[in-house]
Amino acid sequence: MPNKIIIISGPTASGKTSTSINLAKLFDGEVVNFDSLLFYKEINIGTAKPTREEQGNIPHHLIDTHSIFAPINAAGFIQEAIPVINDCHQREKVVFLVGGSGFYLQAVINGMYESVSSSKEVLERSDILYQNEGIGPFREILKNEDPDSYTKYNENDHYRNRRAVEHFWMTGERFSKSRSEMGKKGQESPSNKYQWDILHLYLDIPKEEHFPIIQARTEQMFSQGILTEVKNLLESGANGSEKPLNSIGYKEVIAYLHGEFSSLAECKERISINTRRLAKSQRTWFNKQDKTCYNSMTDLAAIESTCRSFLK
RNA sequence: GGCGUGGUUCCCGAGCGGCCAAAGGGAGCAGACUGUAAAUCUGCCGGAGUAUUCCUUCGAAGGUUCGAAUCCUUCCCGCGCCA
Repeated sequence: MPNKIIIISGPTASGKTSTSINLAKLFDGEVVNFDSLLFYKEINIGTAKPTREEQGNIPHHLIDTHSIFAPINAAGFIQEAIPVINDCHQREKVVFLVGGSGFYLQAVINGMYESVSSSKEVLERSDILYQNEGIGPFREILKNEDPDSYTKYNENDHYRNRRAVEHFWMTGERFSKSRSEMGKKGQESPSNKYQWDILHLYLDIPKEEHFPIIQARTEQMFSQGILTEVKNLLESGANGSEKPLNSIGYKEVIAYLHGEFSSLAECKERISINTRRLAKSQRTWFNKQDKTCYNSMTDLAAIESTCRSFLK
């Protein structure tokens, strides 16, 4: 059997987890996560991470593999995901790549530009410059050294402007050069390199039906004790600035504990709103991807038969 | 009952004679995205039109004025204090 990968993507709370577990059981598969927050072992309730029982006896990879105190990024994800995927294939398992972080999915499948993570020194230099003088000097550097990036990025997009400058500091090359050379220079995408045969199933639910599901999930987070989870985290060394805690559910609960909401209801409302917005931006991302779309509530049989013919 | 204060576009809220379809924020809609991506950023946001433009709107009804969300009168409603 060639290296089969079934991607299960879709917005948050669209039924990816349960669908993938069912399919993995049916087709002797293993799940590889590409959700940017399920990597972290300390955060469970707010990420709707499947419990051990829910995972059944399906091996789940790249879940609970990292600490919020040492977060990873898309590049780190690729490094870890590829060997895991290859290993599954070696054992003749179907890989179910499951998640909602389109950027991470794109990274494993297509690879990333030639670049490096910023070193501690460069990050420090960048931070100091930014704190003292704002984004101005970064824009100036790009204007002179990397005009393509300068025009491509909005001046308010501090993150991307700084990143392009940091890349330049790290490599002495224009970031836009990496972008335009993507795919050249013998740089091969993982999917080609490892000859993956990919089926992309995109799960979604009509918006009007999705909103109540999101709201119910928010309520569920609280009944499952996200307040306690966050309090415990804050008591055991987290200060709230950790990258994974700046995510939906956690940032609002932290704000609530700091008295920044006038009521718990308001905090919950904020979480639901932010989750809806997340779902929207996930939809926008996946819009342009090649995929087959299904409604996870109603199309189970079709999903199954699509998988079956793909795996034949 | 008296005095005071306020009613602004989906919500909060600025405006207090022309430069007002009305600041700002929220929500909503659309989009971008390559080592933070559940992050970060962009555009639209009364209606019609590609657009100069036109139409409807600032509690209600009248009035003053070349011109009113802004001034006056009455009425309706909210809030505060006194009785």
